[in-house]
Amino acid sequence: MARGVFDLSQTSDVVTWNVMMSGYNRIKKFIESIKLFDEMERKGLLPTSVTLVLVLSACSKLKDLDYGKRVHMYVKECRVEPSLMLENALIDMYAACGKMDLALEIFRNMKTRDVISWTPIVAGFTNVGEVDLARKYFDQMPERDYVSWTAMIDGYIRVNQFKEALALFREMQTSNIKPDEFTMVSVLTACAHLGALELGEWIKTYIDKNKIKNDVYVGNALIDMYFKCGNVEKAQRIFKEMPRIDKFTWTAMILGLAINGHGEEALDMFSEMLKASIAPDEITFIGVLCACTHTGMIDMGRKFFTGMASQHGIEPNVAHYGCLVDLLGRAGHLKDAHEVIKNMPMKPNSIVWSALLGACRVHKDVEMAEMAAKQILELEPENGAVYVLLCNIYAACKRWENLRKLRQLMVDRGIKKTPGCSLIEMSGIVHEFVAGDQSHPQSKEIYSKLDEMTRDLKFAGYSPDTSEISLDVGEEDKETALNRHSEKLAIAFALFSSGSRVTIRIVKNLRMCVDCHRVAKLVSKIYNREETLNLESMVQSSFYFMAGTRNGTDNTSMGHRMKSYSTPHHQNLGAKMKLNALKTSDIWSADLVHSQFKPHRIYS
DNA sequence: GTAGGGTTAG
Repeated sequence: MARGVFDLSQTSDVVTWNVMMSGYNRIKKFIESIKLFDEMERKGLLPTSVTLVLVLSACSKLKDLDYGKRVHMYVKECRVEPSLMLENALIDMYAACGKMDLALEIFRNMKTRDVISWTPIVAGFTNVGEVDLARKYFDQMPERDYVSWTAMIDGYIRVNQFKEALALFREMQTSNIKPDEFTMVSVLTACAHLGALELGEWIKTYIDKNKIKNDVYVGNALIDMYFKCGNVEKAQRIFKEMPRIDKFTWTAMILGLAINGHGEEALDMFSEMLKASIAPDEITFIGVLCACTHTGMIDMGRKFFTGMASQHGIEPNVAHYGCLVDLLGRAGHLKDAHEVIKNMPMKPNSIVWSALLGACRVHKDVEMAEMAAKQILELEPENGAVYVLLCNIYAACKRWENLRKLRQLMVDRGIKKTPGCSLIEMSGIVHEFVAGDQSHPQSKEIYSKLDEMTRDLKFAGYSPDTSEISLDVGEEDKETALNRHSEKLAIAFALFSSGSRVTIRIVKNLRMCVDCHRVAKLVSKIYNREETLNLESMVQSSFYFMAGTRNGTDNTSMGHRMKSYSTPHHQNLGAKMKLNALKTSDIWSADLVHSQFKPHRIYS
């Protein structure tokens, strides 16, 4: 390369400079490209349209708006013929820098547009969080290729609309557009968040069968997907088989092991990462702290926290403080956790306070809970979850008067609670339940299975833990309310509709209640004893959200498997959700490329 | 010699 630069200084052949710049872009040395452009200007060399496209591409990647504008000025002043390619490059540059108004100005004034003019507009809007606008342009596109589809799918993922992302992937399949490795990464990410293991496995097969480039990004996404779906073994297998790994791979491994309750293995991974001379980043430390929290290693966690800055030169950010609060709080060190918040160098955000509030709930500290809740509501007055959590704590501590007042306050302020819902993938169809749900066509069977389950549980010594039911009513009514929780409906549904050796995997949007957690544990236990033959394997790996409890840590570590993600409000489910009924086996049936989906209803 | 999309937490 040095030789190339030397030669360049001798030549005034612009094409040679272009080749050089293109080479820098390809190896992602965008700053070098810009330097070359500077040098050309100094030498008075006249850049061609290609030169400008290349330097704009570099500006776009670097999000260097100022330099991009300078190049744009140059285009205007020197009256370079605005080719389609050059205009596309300008759109891309402005869109990448978040200047959608400027991007659109060029877009609207174009005489002809191709698919590359549209895609940066779509991607640009998703980058600034305007996913609906992005979709508007996406729908208007006269033609779409795999890049445009992937950009839109990825847009949904950025705003946590994973089900919409999968629905769009399904549409892409039916539109005969072949996905590539970029698409696969996006879809796997959505699977990870939804706990959709079946679809994730299908994607893995698809990649293998269609010879899609299995690069390090794909490997990392697979690892993440398997871990988030609770399948530790398969995640580890992918890790072992990857020919090339990077710091994201290590981070995914550390975090994945941590959230599945393998805290010590996670820390072993961290040591190996350091041994391999891969520098950890701030996210890696999230995983490390998470591992300590899940395994109850308080002192270890503190040590890593202080070591971040002193040994690795990474200043803890607000998220790390959140982890530290979580670590101390879960272990019952509420005062220490509070001290951490009081002394942290930046303003605590609602997540930090929520960690403390969650700990107050576990350890039933009403006063501190009230204080934490107040702090959160100052930051986020619309945070309905806080009210609910505080209600739970009042109920658990039998503070009925406080509870009554708080409920009134919720009504007065028009607080809407996010409905808790449980999601379960069964034969490739995603079923969704809310508390007391009777809309499922097999509702009758579900409730009778639920009764049967409760009988079995009681026989095994279970008594419902009604402490978190925030109704000031008789115990019997509380039990009924408990019994209708969405996760129990999902469990009952899973028990009668899946084969005996099938793992039950449930994803929730909110933190699970204490009682449901106990029921989940007991169900696997008693069905294990009574039906060893049929249910053994299910019990071994079932209720993946309980993986953390298998290692001896108890319910303090749960809630972590309950991945929070945004669920569309139930009122809007209808049309959107219908697309979400991905029937994996149907996709599978054809040659794994373009097959038709049967329409399925989603029950909300 | 030429443009667009990708991974990690709470």
